[in-house]
Amino acid sequence: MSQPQETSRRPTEAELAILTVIWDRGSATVREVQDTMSARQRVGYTTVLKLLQIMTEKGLLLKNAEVRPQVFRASTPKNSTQKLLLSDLVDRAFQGSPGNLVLQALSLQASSPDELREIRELLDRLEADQDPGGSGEAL
Amino acid sequence: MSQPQETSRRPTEAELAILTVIWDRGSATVREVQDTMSARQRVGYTTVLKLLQIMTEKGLLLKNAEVRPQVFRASTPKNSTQKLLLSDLVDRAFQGSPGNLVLQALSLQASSPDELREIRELLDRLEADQDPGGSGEAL
DNA sequence: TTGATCTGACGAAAGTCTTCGTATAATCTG
DNA sequence: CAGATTATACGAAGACTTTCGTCAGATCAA
Repeated sequence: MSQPQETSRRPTEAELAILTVIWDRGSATVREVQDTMSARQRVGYTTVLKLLQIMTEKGLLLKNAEVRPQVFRASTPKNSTQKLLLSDLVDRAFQGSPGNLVLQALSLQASSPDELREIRELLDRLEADQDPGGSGEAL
Repeated sequence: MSQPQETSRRPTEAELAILTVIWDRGSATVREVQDTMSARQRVGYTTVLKLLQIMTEKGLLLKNAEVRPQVFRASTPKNSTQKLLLSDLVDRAFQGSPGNLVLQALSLQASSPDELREIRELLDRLEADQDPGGSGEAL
């Protein structure tokens, strides 16, 4: 009677590949997505089209059919989807502990100095928020 | 002629659920895995058995059939598999930038103070390695 | 306008993943 | 040992994902 999860459905492998293309361009036609993807993998036009249609049905994409050819864009900001994927992975493979995941990710390979600085700044903000004076409380 | 990827195959959803159980216990019988998983999801005994058999075939698990009932354990340390999953996700959804992923993960939800401190220490080490005052470095 | 080309919708095949029924073997209990 | 219980193997159904062929409609160019 209702979809498994109308909201917050994790995109599949192929769907994610398409999302990254669309995130890069902001929006894209079938042809544009297919051209971009063809640089990496062999993939047919109708395959891409079908995927775009399914993703639109699922609510992952929005379609503008006023223009020809029609253009697709993501219904959800990149950040949100990335966070969805991360919290999913945290739950499924990191015992629900994001810190655990972060530690592994940091030792994956060198991040750029800029990124490291950014991470450190975020860390400062988090600690300030979390321990604003010394007394402890929980959520 | 050869499997798609004899090594470094990302475990599927169900396989990962089983791995987390086995990681927790070190090793486990079919019954033990099934009991543990049943607390979360309804899952049949033969379903778990089949999964364990497939995972053993794939090389994800090792089976000791000397003892009865036979016991399974992971063929690969938890860390390695977690890193595999992470670098996979980095490639597929974070433009190959782990720093990007880390930033999102940190803002996911509060990590514990202990974890934050640990992350900061790792950060210190990484920056020291990466920019060791201007002169060259080696591994 | 009309033939060539591009676009869009759709169904279904092929592949993968998950689940479980059924049959057989091993182990336990009395 | 015999019956009951537990463990193992295996095949196959069902669900989901990915891919593409085919047809019809739209657009373009001469």
